[in-house]
Amino acid sequence: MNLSTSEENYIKSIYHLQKTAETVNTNALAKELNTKAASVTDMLKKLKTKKLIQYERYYGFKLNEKGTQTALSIIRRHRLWEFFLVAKLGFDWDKVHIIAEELEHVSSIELIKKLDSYLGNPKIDPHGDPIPDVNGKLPSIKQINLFALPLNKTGVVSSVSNQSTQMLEMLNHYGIGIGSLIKINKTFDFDKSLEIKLPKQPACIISEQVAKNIFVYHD
Amino acid sequence: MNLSTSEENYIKSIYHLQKTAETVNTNALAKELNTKAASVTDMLKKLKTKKLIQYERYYGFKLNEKGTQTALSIIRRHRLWEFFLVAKLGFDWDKVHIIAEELEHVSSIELIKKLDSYLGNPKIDPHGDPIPDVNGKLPSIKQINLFALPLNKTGVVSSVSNQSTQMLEMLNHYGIGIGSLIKINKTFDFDKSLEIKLPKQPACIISEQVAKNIFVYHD
DNA sequence: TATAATTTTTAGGTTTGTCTAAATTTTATT
DNA sequence: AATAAAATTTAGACAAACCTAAAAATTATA
Repeated sequence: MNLSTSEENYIKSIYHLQKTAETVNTNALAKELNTKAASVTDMLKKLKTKKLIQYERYYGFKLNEKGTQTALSIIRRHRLWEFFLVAKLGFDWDKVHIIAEELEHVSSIELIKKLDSYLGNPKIDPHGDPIPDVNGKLPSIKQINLFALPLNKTGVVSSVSNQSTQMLEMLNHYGIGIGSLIKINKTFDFDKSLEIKLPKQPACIISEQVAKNIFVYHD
Repeated sequence: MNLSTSEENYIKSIYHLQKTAETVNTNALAKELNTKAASVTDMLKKLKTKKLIQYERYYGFKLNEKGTQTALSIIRRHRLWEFFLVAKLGFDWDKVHIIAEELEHVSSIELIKKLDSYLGNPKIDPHGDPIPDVNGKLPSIKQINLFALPLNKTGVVSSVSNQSTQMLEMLNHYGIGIGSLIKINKTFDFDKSLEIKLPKQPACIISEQVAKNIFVYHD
């Protein structure tokens, strides 16, 4: 099925709105897409004829199976590109969303397949969101406190609860960012500090306080 | 200046047609873009009001300075993406054009800047075409026969004149492809064969016949 | 439950980029 | 130079995606 950029954006937005509401309404979608309710109605009719949504005049709508799979494949493309922009091109993770919004509409299947394996089949994007696999399945990944990561198990930094400048400056100093691979070498019972290790960097020690602000994914 | 995908495609096609003809005509452009002459005329009016072309009703048209710079920046994006697809994602060089046609319209300047430096500021794309720099200047690179490459000077494989399966199979065996770095260690006067060296590979010997089919860039 | 408020849809228009068919203009030919 | 051929442009339409304003349906409230 060949979809326009606009159709893809509608599908994606419906998917996101559905996460918090069983059925979506026209005004909410219009707001999400920075457009008007009338435009939404027009598009809903089109998406219905393309059998991507379930839609009853005046009674909300939702993605059907086909629509959901379509949404997941768009989200997959978006998140893989975000990962690429941060991991390979060195963008800050908070600057990549807009660019990925454009890249996600490039439709070659082969491209995404090769990009995925080039990036090492990542499971999590730079914002800490899971990347759907080729079959549209979301990986089930548990997010835990770095402090709770078992010794010598590798975790992927997913988020940082304290976003103060001081904290970010410190993380920057240690080379820790979203997506960083992190391992605990040793714990010190005396003050509960941790010796951690990141790839291509010397081991370093962080306090319990810092560790508790860092969240990681591990499987 | 923010241009639509369609406008960018027109600019790019005019640029390419101008390489072989001083002034371009409507039918040729229509053919190049797989569209109709009437559509071309419509777009020419628009490009004229945007001051990208010089255009006189019934008397052909051509890019002005602004239009030429615009074309070069689109071509720069296209060729950088082609380089990326081949060098990083492992696409065959003859499969990347269509995908790059889509990627080239993603407009972030920062993206192209970072992509360029990530790729190592390449000067030549996988088809052997020069990549315009940030200022729209085409690098001046001479393409010569591998047979004419001076001893111990490194050349970059730019094209292969004989595209037979047998030839490609042989090049593949030697690990020679578009973009390969190649150096001549020694020439044998007896049969004019050459001992060549590629990075990370043992030296090998190729015949005069093979060498004359390979073209390289060197500065 | 009747009426008010809200939500959604319809009706009719706009812009971009395309098209066909007809009308112009230029170029080629006799 | 007149006419035929070719190229180009105009005129008028169409589809996609958007808009405003008005109408219709649903939901909330007095």
